[in-house]
Amino acid sequence: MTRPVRLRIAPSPTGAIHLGLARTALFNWAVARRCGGRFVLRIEDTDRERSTAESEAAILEGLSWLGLDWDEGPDLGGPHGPYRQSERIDSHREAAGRLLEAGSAYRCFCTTERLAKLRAGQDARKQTPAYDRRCRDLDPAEAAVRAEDGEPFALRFAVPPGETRVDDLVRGEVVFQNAEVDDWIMVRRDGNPTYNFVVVCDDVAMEISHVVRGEEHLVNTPKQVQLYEALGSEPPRFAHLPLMLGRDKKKLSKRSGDVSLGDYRAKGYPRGAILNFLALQGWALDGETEVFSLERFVEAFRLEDVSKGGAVFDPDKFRWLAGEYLRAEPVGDLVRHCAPFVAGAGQLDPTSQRERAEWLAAVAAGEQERISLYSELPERIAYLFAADDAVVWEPKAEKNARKQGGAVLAEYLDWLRPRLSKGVDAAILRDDTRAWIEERDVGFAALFQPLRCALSGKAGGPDLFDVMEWLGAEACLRRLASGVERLAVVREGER
RNA sequence: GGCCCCUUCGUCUAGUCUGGCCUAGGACACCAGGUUUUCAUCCUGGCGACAGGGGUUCAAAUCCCCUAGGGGUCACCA
Repeated sequence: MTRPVRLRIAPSPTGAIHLGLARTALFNWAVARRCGGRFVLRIEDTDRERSTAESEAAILEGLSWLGLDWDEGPDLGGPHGPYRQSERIDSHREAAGRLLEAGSAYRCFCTTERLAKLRAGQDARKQTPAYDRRCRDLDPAEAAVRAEDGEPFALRFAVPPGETRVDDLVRGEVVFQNAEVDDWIMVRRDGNPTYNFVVVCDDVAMEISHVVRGEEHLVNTPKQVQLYEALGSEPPRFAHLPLMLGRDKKKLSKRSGDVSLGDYRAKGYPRGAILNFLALQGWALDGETEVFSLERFVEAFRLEDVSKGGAVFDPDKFRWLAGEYLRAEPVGDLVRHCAPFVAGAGQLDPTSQRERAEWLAAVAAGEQERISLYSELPERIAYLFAADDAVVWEPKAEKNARKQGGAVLAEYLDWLRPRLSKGVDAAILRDDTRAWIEERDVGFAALFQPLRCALSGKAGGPDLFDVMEWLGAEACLRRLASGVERLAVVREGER
């Protein structure tokens, strides 16, 4: 029996978007899009203490930014609303009542103290902690009376005997002995339902056909499958994704470094690179192609092809991929993406960026192959904005320059001065300088290393004549003059 | 500890279902060359893995069993 393909992402609004959540969202979204199904966003805010509206807003914003658009959600509405779990409490109560009626659930009057004691005893005997089912055999009528009288109770699921099979799209069939499953709590004594209960209620109500989530949920699955059966609903297809791991091979967490989507956005990782990298965590296109578009991913993605083993997060590869995307961008896009960082560094405010758009585009294009993240541009081009006497000479650049000495640079400056009276034309200057070097037979390095150091303080960078054009004649001459001076002075340590 | 999952280069992975084309492929990182005015990009090459042990078979990374290791999970959190 086939039913409409419907997938969902169900984040709890208790913090920033974790990379794991982003990948889960991506995989769910991809299946929905590939199959022409629907992608649903549901906010799992049953933990009233930790859930915040800001976090919810941030999650919607983050997913939109990634381009993982949903068809139904708290902001859009839809035929299966509401899409905020806290607003579905009535339907949860109704389901709980039905289960109680049917005998699939029972009232548990055990006090927290008794449970704690029970647990302590089990711990002492090195047994697996589990509820001893004391209230399971209470007469329902009697239990109803006690409840009526105001005695507090929680609602537990009565786990049936036998075994539960989970047919997982990634892992194949996994069998659990029901005897190993605890009579878990569905509704707390304060009346609030728990995760394992509501997630199933809502997935049933929203007609979710595929549940794709992290492997940490695999052990919850038998409970949920049993609940589907008690509710008289067909369970969805499950797919448990391999965990994303930190260097320590443990579940990726804040301890492992930057794990939130926002961290990487803030560092200027291109959107496409983030999606591409996430797709590579547990999946490969053809084993050869590493860089591919979202469209290509959707076209090729199949849950059956997801690998089973955990994936250790590799920041180096992520950064490399970011560079691939950044370098492939048209300059216009590059400038647009770098703009906030350029403004943030106090180099050019938005107005100036508009006024000097052409100049900025040339500069950005000049550095494109040297940066991997948008945030790296400002540092690379800081020398263009620095006061002439505030250009910092990097150690390596100065070392190179000093090795060549300042004599050639001094001669070049004299030759150059009259030629810059009408400004800098990179193309002409480049040819003329080459001729000058050949004529004098001094070698490229003898001029270029001191020259680059004097102009930018850097050991590497874009074409020097482009740099001169960006800097302008005045600044060039001033920097060369002070460079000659500085190179003439032998430093203490070098004597 | 119980239960469950997993195990191919340091890392991400292809190959495993449907044994032979695998003297195990690609990528990141690393190393060495080349191109370049420099740095970077780019190009070429190198390093480097089937966790171990038993079977089955003419043939096993691929099938079966055992062992070891890693991870997840054991809440009136989600």
